[in-house]
Parts: sequence; C-alpha cells; structure tokens
Amino acid sequence: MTDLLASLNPEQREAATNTDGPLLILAGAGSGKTRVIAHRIAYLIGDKHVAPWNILAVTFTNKAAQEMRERVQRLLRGQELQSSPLVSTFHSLCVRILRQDIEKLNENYTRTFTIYDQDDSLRLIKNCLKELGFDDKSIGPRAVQGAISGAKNRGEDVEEYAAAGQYADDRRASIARVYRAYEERLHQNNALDFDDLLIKTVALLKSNAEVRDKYNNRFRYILVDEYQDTNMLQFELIQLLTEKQQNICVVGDEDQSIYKWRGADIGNILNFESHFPEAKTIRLEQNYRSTQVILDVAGSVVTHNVARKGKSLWTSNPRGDRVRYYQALDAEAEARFVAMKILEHREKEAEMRAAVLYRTNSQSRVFEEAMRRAALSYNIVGGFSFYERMEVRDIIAYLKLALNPNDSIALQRVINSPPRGIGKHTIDEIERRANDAGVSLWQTIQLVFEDPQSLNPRAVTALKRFQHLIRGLGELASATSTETEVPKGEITKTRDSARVVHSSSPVSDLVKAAILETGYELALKEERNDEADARLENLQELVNAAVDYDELGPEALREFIDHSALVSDADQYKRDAQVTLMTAHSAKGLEFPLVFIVGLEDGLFPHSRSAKDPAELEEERRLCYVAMTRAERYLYVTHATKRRVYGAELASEPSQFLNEMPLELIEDLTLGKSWLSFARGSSRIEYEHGEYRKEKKTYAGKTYNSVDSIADFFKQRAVQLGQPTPGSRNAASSGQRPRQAPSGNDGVRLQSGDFPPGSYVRHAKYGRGLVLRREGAGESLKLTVSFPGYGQKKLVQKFANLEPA
DNA sequence: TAAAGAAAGTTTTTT
DNA sequence: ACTTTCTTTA
Repeated sequence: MTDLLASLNPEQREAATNTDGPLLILAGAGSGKTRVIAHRIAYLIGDKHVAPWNILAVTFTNKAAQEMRERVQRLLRGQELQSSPLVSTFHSLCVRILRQDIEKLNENYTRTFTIYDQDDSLRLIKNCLKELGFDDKSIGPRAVQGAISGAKNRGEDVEEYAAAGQYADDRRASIARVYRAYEERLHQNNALDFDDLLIKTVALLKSNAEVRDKYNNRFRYILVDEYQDTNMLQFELIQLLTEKQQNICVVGDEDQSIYKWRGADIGNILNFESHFPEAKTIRLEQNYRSTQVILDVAGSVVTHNVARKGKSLWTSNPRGDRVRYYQALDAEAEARFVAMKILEHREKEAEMRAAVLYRTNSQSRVFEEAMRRAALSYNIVGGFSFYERMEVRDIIAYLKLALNPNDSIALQRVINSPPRGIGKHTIDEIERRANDAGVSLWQTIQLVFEDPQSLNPRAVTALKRFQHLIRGLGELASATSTETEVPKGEITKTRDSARVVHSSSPVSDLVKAAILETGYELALKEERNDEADARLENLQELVNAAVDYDELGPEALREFIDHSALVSDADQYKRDAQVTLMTAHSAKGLEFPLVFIVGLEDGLFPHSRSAKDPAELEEERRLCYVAMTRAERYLYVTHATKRRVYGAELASEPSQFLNEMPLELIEDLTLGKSWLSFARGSSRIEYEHGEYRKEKKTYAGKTYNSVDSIADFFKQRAVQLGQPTPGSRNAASSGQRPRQAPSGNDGVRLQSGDFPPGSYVRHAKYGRGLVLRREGAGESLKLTVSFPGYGQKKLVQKFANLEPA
C-alpha cells in the first residue's frame, strides 16, 4: 500500500490518507481526482482495515462509477476481500435503499414499485393533459415536464407549487393542476420518476430514525464525486447519511459546474466549510493531463467569468503545440476536416485516441457519416442509447407488465405493438372507461369482457388474446420473482420451481419469451428490411444483456428492469475506440490525447437558450472549459460559416469563446481567409481585446467586441464577394478604419429600409441586431438577424418593422 | 384496423 | 432534415 501512495504528490497523498472527518478536495481539471479517490478507498481498506462494505462512493454517471470500480479493483488486486465497496450513482443508491425500505415511508408505496424514466413520465404527463382537457396547444407536455421536474428539484411538492402559483399567471396554475394529477397517477401506479427516487429516499431518511441509523451504520465512509453538481436533494441525502460519523469526503471543481440547469447548487461546494464546520480543505492544482498551451487557452476563456473565485492550475508538462483552428464552409466540411485530421494523426501515431465534442446531440450525425466514410471505427456516447431504442423499450414494457400488469404506461405502450387488432378506437374507449371507474387499464380490460358496450367482437377477441399473453408472461416471471408476488399457499412450490428455472437462465428466458410470444420477432422478420434486421439484432443484444442477470436470484428480473431505466448509457463509452463522439457534457471526467471541439458558433456554443441570462452564459463558458481541458496533447477548435437548423440553412457567426482565446496561441489551418485571420489582421480588435479584459470584471454579459469583430468580418466577406454593402468603400480597408456602425441610410443607392448582410437593424423587441443573410424578394423577403442576447431570428422584413440602427 | 400521406414539432445539456 | 403524430383512404 505504501508504495501505491508513493506515486501520489504530497497534496494527493494528504487527500487520500486524511480519512476521518469532513474533507473538501478542490480538484482542478486533470489533477488526478479519480486517482485520489481510488487510492483513498484502497487506503481505507488496505491500511485502515475498514470493511469494504462500510464504504460508499457516489458519482453522477454510471460511466464514472464503472471507472471508479475498476480503478479500486486494480489497486487492490491480489487481496482477498469479503465484500466490495459500494460505488454507485445517486439514483441507483436511492433505488437500492427504497427497494429495501420504502414501505417504512408509510406512503403506500410497495417495494415492487416501478421506475418511470423520462419517456414514461412524459407519456404520463400527456395522459394527464388529455384527461384534464388541455387539448389546445398552449401548453406543451415537455414544458410541463420541465416545470414539474424543476419544482421537484427545488423541493416544492404539489401544494407548495400550487400555493406559489396562486398569485402567478394562468399558465402556472394550469401546470399546478397537471402536477397534481401526475403525482396522483404516479402514486396509483406505484411508480416513481427519477426525481422521486431522490425525494422519497430523503423523506424516508428524514422521517424514520431507525432507517437513518441503519444506513449511517452501514456507510461509515462516504465519498462524493463531482460535488459541484449536487443539488439540494442530493445535499440533504448526503447530510442524512453522514449524520453520525461525518466521514464525508467530497471532490469537486467550481470551474466544472455545468449542471445548474438540472438544479445543481454550486453553493454546496462553496459553503462546504460552513455546512461541515470541522472540514479540512485540500487543493489539487497540479495538472497532469494537458500541455501548458492547452491549459493557457482554456484558462483564458474561463477567466472571462465573473462569478468565480479563481485558482491557478499549473503543469510541468511540455508547452506543446498551439491550439489549431479551422473555419469550415458548412457542417459537412467541418466533419470531413475532423476525419481527415484524425487519419493524419493516426498515421503518425497508430494508437492516437480522439474525441469529437459538440454542444448538442443533433450535431453527431454528420460526424458519424464522416467517420464511416473515413473507415474510422467510432463510438457514440449519449443520444439514442441502446435502452432508448423503441424495440428495446417495448420488450422492457412487456417485462414490466409481467411483473405488474397494472402499469398502465407500459400497457399503453405495447397493447398494439406489434399490431394485433387493438386500434385507436378501442384504446380510447378503454382509457375512457378506466378513467370513469378509476381503475387501471388492465382491470378495465376485464370489465370490457363483462360488458363490451360499443366495442365490436373482433376487438374483444383481440383483447382476450392480449390478456392471455400478459398472464402467460406473468406466470413465467413469478417463477423467478419474489414470494410476495405469489399467493401464500404456493410459496414452497414456486420457490422450488424457481430454483429449477434458475439454473437454466430465467431472466434471459423471460426476455426471449417476451420477444417471441408477443409476436414481436415475427412482425420484424416479416418486414424484411435493413431497419427491421437492425432491430432484431438489438433484441438479440437485449437477451445477451439479460444473461448477466440470470444468476442473480429472485429479484433478478426487477434488477434488470431497473438497470434498463437507470443505465441509459451502459458501456457506451469504450475506452479503446479510435474515435469517440459525444457532447461536451458527457465528456466530463474523461481525457483524450486528441480532442476536437466543433460547432463553436454563436447560438450553438454558447447555446442560444443561454443568451438571456449572464449566469447561464457563464455556465456555457465553463462547459467550454471542461471540453478544452479534456485534451492531453492536441486540441482543435472548429466552426462552420453556415449550418442547417431545422432543415433551413442559416449563416452562423463564430463563437464569442473563440474571441476569448489568446490569438497568439492559435494556429489557423483554414485554407484562405477565415474569421481568425481577419481578427488577427485587425489591430483595433487586438487593442480592444486588451481593453475588454480590463473592463471585464464589471460586466458579466456577452462579449460584444466579438460581435463587432464578427460584423466586420461579414462586411469584408461581402466586399470580397462583390456584394454592395453600406460603407463598403471603407470596409475595403479592413478593420483599420474608425469604428462606426454601418447605417442603411448612408449609401447613395440604398433606400432606407434596405438591409444588406453586415448592416445593423433595430427591432422593437430584440433591439439592435446584425443582418446575416437575406433571402426571397418583395413581400416574402426574409432576413436572418443576430440579436445579442436573443440569438438568430428569421424575420419577414415586411412585418418585422425594422429600422436602421 | 392498418397503411399511406399530411402536418406539426424538433434540438441544450442527463440520471 | 427528420421524426413523431394526426388525417385520410382502402
């Protein structure tokens, strides 16, 4: 053990061995955070002889948990252990606790509760909206879901939310009604959504001293990773669990806080010392990951944030190459450039792993294609994950029904997939009657048999067959499930038969049954096309995944289903893939020798949704910082000058974050003129850059100088293209001329109200904006205008009431 | 009822 | 552009 610790630097060693009492580790990017946690766990077990069972490490993602488990295992290699430390995400920890003790909460939930993931929850919300008669389009289900989740994460229950809504607008009052209905339905269905997992666990630990004691005694040493991203509920959970021993160690970095939108409270890490008065603080500031240049560029961007304590990250690594920049014509050209560069790097160093980081999942598509064309094997994290595929979710829904046919959301999902003659009319009728009678859809089906009313015999027969199908799956499942599901007299018999089935793989058998007996496989085989074949393959994968649960005992099926809800990105990140494509968010905690940050455009990264709030813009900047600091040796930043958004082609400006990088540390790989070469050639901008930095501390908002340099860039391009531009006689002499906003009135040939690209306009609502693009003519002349703070808007000139500005 | 065609919404990030 | 959902038709 001692030699293991010898590989740590003094601060790291201090952090690993300071095991008792509250400890805050402020760990900068690449400072060996995961290493320290792993060593700390190994030290607790190997040197302090703490039982592994008494150690809990909590992470946010399964990826991080997996990584941590492997690291600890490697450190403890060769040692015989009685148990292993629990390394878990917040959500699976809560499931674990609730599956054990939720009945002690006395809210009428049973241990067999179902978990509704985001998709299930959205379906339920849609049902509630329908039921409450919100059939107008004024209130979108997604918006409601966001509002409810937000309320839940702020700790507001229905009553509190409704009370707060009393004095607010109608919209909020409507949402409160949906919230109430949603909660009732969840409860009726014995279901918990993702937020409830935390809420109910906290409520349970708060209300029941016995349970609290039990877990306090079990988890004597607790570690929390990415502590800057914890929200109120997670903080409460940690506080309740560490009430007794206070052996709480948290690791985090304020500069990497990127989940405020999900309710994360940065105050948790900033105020750790006041929450836990005995706390020690250790700073890890030596970076082992990146070159000095990469750190300098990343640091330069993040220093533009005002709400920041600031810290110094240093490295003894080589300076490294400059950050490389490329301006592509469009998204396709951007992807081609990235693929080409990856090939070049791999030619020099065969094992070079690369990551392509983008802001939104929708950007992944072009990169996938480019990788395929370049014959690079790639790996996508996030987006449409395996368990989110339609066919996989359908089969899971059948399995959920096998355990609990009253799960109306699952039933709704598969009652007619594959098509079995239960059409829209029939389903509507059943829903209506279920609502009237206040029972589940499953129970209503039985009622239909007793009194078919308007339903025709064909539909009734189809329902009979469906009922029979689900019952059959249910019987198969109860052979592998707990005793509680079975009538008392049959317990012995059932358990015996469970054992028999057990040795011949019960969970995977059940999955197979759900694929075969439901007619799912047949329906896909009959389609005879590539897509159906791919789906069949996915289902085979699902069976394979289930095999891992075959030896797990009576709760195996339940655990498999839980896993499918909580482990949405299971094993998606394969460490040795040549290329990994993912969002900047997903990349947190990972590192690659070669990193591309793509789509650095205004409105995309930073995202337009973050433009109105300076705090959100700062979060975008931290996200950019996180992305940049993933790079070990080579970092590329790229953007495109036009990009399709919702099918329409839009001109895009360079991201202000590019303007915040030190230009002398950037190498321009663009063929021909780029925004960067322009910005460089303009001494005025360099000068303003210096000025801007001095003023920075007083202004938290958007970097307007970037917009100005970008405006000049567009004007220059217009000149090159020979398009008439207001003030074009001046623009030819590039950025050297005195700063003056072009005006629609000063060109002789231009009428007032004519707005070419590069000119400024004023809009009643959005204020002053830069015209990027014109299309159409006469009545339907449309302008694409970028408004600081609002992003790009496409306006019909005739109706937009624009004035020159 | 199911398939085919039309219209509407989608894309911020995640457990 | 693409996918989901609504509407029409056989």
